Amino acid sequence: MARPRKPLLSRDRIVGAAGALVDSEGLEAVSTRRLAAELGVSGPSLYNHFRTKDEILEAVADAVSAKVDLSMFEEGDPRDWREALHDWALSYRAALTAHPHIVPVLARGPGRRPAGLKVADAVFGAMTRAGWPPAQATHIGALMRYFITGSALGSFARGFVDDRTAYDPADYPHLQQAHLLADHQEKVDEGAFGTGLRALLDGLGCQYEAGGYRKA
Amino acid sequence: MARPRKPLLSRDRIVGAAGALVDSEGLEAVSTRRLAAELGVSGPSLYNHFRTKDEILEAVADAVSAKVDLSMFEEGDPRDWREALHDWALSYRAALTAHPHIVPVLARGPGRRPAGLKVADAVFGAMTRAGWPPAQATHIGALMRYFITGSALGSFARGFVDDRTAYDPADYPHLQQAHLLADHQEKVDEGAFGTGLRALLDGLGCQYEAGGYRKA
DNA sequence: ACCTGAACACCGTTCAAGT
DNA sequence: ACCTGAACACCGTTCAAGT
Repeated sequence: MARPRKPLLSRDRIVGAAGALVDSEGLEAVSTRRLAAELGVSGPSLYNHFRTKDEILEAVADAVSAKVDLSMFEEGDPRDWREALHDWALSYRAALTAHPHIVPVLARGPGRRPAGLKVADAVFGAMTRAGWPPAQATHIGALMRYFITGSALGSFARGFVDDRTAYDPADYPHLQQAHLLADHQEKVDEGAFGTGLRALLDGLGCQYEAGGYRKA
Repeated sequence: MARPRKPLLSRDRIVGAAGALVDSEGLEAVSTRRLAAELGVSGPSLYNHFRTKDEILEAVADAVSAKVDLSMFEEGDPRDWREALHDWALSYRAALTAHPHIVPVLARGPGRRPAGLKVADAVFGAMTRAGWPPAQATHIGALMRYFITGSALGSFARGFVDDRTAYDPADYPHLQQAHLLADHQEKVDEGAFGTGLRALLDGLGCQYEAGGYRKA
């Protein structure tokens, strides 16, 4: 075939196919050969559009970050910082749980991914505008990311095996219901996320008032 | 060589070498061939002691979990649940940051790893004894894990590239100091962890009191 | 510029063969 | 029981060759 008159591939087509493959079969299913086959092309062709396989996965991750709602952090938005953080966290978590297999890539940090940086920028900007000192605003961006990516990465409930015999009462006296966790996984993880988010925001509220911070 | 009179390998030796390799060169450096070479043995030999490479990594992860201090959750310990949770979180985080490369494996959940299950058991037992209803105790175990593994996995500061030109002021007006984050990485991550942990515990304290819970 | 097949240096795992 | 080498079916990436 050699070079076609119209390019067979584009960065967007590659990212789209890679994302679909990640979603349907997981990160380990993505090999350059497999992905190329999915696109009707031979393996090395991908290297005309991306320098490495990792760059492709970074682009898939960034596409997920781009879906996070940031409107609550805009200058004119009426929500106060607590409410904005709350709504953003829900949107962020929803984006991640819709594409759980790419979360390990996202959890590495924003790196050079534009949408990842946009998120960090929006949070930091909104927190400083709300009166938080820069160091505290940085901490808030970090700790919210810890909590959100941590919750999306290690679904707590899915982390327990669905097998009664794994939990010997002599060894784990308090885990005798653990094998049931996998069943109502979603409810447990959502409940824990909600409880944690509320605690986090309540606690930050205390620190905000104790510090005497207020809107500039 | 064939079968030696004294076994060349043992599960412990394999786990030790794998852990050392993970710590020094990262997860991707661990291949069965490379690990076997490190042990002076041929690749397939490992399969006499572990069923898969993943089982070896699970064992490495469990060795790290085993280092987490759980004494604060023992029945006789004088610490109240808030203080116990606090001290445990610090010990957990210290164990993870000492072996950052294995965290992605740990973050998948306890699975069948004995030390991982011991941790979950201890937290759940202590929270129910403190008066939390079972569902809430489960949530607390989950959300603490989200926060702790999230913080160890995606070092926030290391997540930003150390390159001024990556942060165009037009795109990211609030990230003009971001390239400095990598420098005082440890301080930022520790600060954010401390801020988040305090907020989490303060917030949980509010919920505890609002719920009217108390020690059985 | 953009695709191809061949090639390089790897993988995890299985298995028959050795003692 | 516990090690070996050979083999299978894969990897990511490079590169010369084609148009």
